Amino acid sequence: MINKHSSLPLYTQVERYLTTEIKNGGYHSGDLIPSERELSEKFQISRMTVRQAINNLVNKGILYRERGKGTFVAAPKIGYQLKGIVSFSEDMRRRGLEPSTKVVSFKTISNPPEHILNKLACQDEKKVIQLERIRFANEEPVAIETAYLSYKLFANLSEEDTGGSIYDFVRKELKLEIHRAEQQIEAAIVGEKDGFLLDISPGSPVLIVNRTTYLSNGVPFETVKTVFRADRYHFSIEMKNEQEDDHVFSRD
Amino acid sequence: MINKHSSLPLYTQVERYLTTEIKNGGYHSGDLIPSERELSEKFQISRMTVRQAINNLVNKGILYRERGKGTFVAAPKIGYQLKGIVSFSEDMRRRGLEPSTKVVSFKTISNPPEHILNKLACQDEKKVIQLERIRFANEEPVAIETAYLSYKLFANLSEEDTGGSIYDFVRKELKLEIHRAEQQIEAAIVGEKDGFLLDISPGSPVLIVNRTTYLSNGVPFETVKTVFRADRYHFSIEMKNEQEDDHVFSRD
DNA sequence: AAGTGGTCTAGACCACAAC
DNA sequence: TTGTGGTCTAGACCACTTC
Repeated sequence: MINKHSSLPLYTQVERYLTTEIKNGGYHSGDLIPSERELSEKFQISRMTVRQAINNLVNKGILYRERGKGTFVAAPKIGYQLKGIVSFSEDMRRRGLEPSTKVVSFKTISNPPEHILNKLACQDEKKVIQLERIRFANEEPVAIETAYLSYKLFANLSEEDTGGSIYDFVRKELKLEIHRAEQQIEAAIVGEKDGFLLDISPGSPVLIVNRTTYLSNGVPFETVKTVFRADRYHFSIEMKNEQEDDHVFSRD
Repeated sequence: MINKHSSLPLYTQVERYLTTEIKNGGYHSGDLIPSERELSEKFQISRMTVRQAINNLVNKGILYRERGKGTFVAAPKIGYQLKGIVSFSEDMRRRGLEPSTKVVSFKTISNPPEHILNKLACQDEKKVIQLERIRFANEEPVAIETAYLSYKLFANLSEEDTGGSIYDFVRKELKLEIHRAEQQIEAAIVGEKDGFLLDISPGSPVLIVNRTTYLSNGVPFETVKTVFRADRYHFSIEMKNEQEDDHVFSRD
């Protein structure tokens, strides 16, 4: 079950062993799993390696520890969970819908509004790419999206690329890693133009998501405003309780 | 700068050393920080301990690594960031507003709707506590909140406790740890009753947040529906790119 | 070739929980 | 007292990047 000559790290193999046991019913919610020392002896690997595996599963919310007692299986998560940052297309597919896209406009803008430059941290260049798209699910319009992309990074983005996922372009063409996104979500009444494009009547509610997305070096590469039909879209997220820095002091 | 006899773990001290250096301008965005081996020698601690400190800062988005190159300072985060799960009161205070609360009703319900029991995972008991509150910021109504609490856990919750934060009760009275929350966010037009309580006109948009919150053992303790005035509230979150399990296979 | 982060070992002592 | 997770050590070899 653990292969020391695999290219897969040992701790990843231990993670898979544990998650498989949980899935297949070997361990249930609230169960105590074998101690770190037991597992390290069972697999003939060091305790630190077992800890690395367990740490990862604790961070994922699959296990939890109690000091002095042991490590336990957490209750399974319920419902649809949005893991990480996904593109519109992937989001729709996970909901069982078929996504499609219509590009409304695609152009380079030389003097965009200050707040766009601020969000993209490119005040030096004063040049961004603007991309407007209508997003469909099962042929029905669901959202109007206006994206501003850093010109530095996307100078080679072609019109053909705009029909698909910008995130795929970042990962596959630019070979960069997407790390985090800051989002602001608000509710509003649809404007006249958006209402027409979304095929909803005046006075209908919409969900507006403003997202700025960052690479792992902390550089923002896109800031996007998306207007969703409220009757066709809700936003699902999972939040973790990242605790603040603790206020402990030295006693020496 | 590092105290081996402190009660504070060494890796926490290294974390603080690095974040302080970054804050005070010792290192800037994109800068290469000293290598793990350099730091371990400088502080006369082992490399694994330095790694634990750096891992934590990488997870927080403060540093990032590049294999073969080194560890770098990430660009600072912009804007208001909601760290972790906060109560309404704390959320408002962070926005510079003074929160207050009016309890509309507080009662035990014996046969609540099935979906409430499912979310609280207490089908066995068929008994929950219902708490309806109006939430104010600077004396103005901002949200209508309907919370369902697990009876098992909150049997001792008194009417006086309901004016404040349920999360404080969980942490201080129950001495339990809040771990994660699943949330669904949607937009809608305000209903008649809520519109009256929120003092907004018919047809106004509202942001509806449905939240279920879990302890670290995976047990849900509350499920809450909150209706916010769209003109007074937007929801801010940060998402991280938790990557899926990689599809690597053994070559042996 | 030299330096970096990624993985791993075989121990150690500590604080805490349960008995 | 025994067993648990929490912290820490002093090494090791690997894959990768840069020169």
